Amino acid sequence: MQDPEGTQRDILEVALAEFALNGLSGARIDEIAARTRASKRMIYYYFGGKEGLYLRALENAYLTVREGEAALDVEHLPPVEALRRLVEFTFDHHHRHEAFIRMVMIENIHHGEYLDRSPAIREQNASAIATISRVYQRGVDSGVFRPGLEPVELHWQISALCFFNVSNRATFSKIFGRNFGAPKALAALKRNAVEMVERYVVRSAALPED
Amino acid sequence: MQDPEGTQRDILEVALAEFALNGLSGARIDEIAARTRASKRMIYYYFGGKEGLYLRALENAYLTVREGEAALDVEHLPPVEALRRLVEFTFDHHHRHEAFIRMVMIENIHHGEYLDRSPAIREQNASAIATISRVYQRGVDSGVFRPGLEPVELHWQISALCFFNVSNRATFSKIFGRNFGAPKALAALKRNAVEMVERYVVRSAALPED
DNA sequence: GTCACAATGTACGAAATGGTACGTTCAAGT
DNA sequence: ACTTGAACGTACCATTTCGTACATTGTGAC
Repeated sequence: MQDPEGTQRDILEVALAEFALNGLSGARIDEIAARTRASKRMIYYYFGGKEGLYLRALENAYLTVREGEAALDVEHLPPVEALRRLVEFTFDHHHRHEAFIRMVMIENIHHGEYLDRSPAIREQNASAIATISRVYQRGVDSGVFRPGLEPVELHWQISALCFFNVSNRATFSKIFGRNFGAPKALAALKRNAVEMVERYVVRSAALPED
Repeated sequence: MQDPEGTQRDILEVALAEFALNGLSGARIDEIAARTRASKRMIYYYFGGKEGLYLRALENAYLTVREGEAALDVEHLPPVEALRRLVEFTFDHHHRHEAFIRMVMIENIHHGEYLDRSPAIREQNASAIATISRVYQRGVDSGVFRPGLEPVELHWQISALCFFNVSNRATFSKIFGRNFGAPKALAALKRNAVEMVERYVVRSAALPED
């Protein structure tokens, strides 16, 4: 029985895992083909070649993750709560999508040249900024957030704190002889990230005493 | 004229550049050999093979960067100033050593398995923590820093803010259509990082109004 | 039913690439 | 000067790995 869409999905899934694990040059087409229900022939049939497959896997990873992010709704929460929720969610979300994180790492190793070739990816990224912008604006309006901060830069900081966590866990853990992936350590890092962002954004006058 | 040490240094330098650019599997031994004053034969003579060379290049990158860090002296500064200086330095240092950052990224892609094989690297990393520990302790003692924070976790946060900056510049810039590597953007991100750490560590009562 | 075309399987080719065999030169010790 | 072992050059090999040629099967339109 033939099933074009199913075959493509199957290939893409396997490809994502393989590329995320080994990188573009480290991944093996034959290996991907072997793990697939389909054959190597099909990879070339549908995706043209290794780079085409990588690009599609990358696009797919971005799409999936962005979709997940869109599910978050913080509009109904008061600003401080909303911000906290946003950071917590980002932290957990990154943690849940390790393959995506690794794809982004790999893509950065390649200086983002494949991202360049994909208009699809660049389009749907304004929404992340839009969310944080609204939360921030509400906080400033209500007087709990200090004014003058750039939403994009805020997004950057949050991303940094959450991304690093997944991306550099291996080396960090080995160097300091401590497993930063353990549930307890993870919880601490999450708390820290939330607190850090909060203290950065909330007016010092509105901060809790310590 | 023969020059064993020189040859090895030469090879290592080229290898670092090549590995940092293309990753372990992406790097080409022939390419490295071609860029070297030596020949491919020498690579195998001195380093055993591709993995051996990668490991040595990684070790070397860590060594160089840690040496540079050791040059920083913040003991004579008051705590808040010292902390600021530490973050600023880390930020700049990471920025100056992009090849090192990329090696760490690559090593994380490999789950730190080569770092594992190198006792040399793990040894000299306690010093970074020692420095920040002393600064933090002084700050707590003098009453400007809030107590109860973990130096290792603090180091983690600082690293995250500074590392991400170099590691994810490419994708971030392309997605938001803005060059985060430009001097102005860089200065802003640095200021943000410093401020973020400061507000995280300094007691809220001692924070400037905003 | 059969025609046209999409979907798939198999086997193979060609180049890239890590690694080595073999031979040569240089420098230091005696 | 001669010996010995380290330092180095050249050419080559074996394998891996991306990619393709060729053949075949399924399927919807008429």
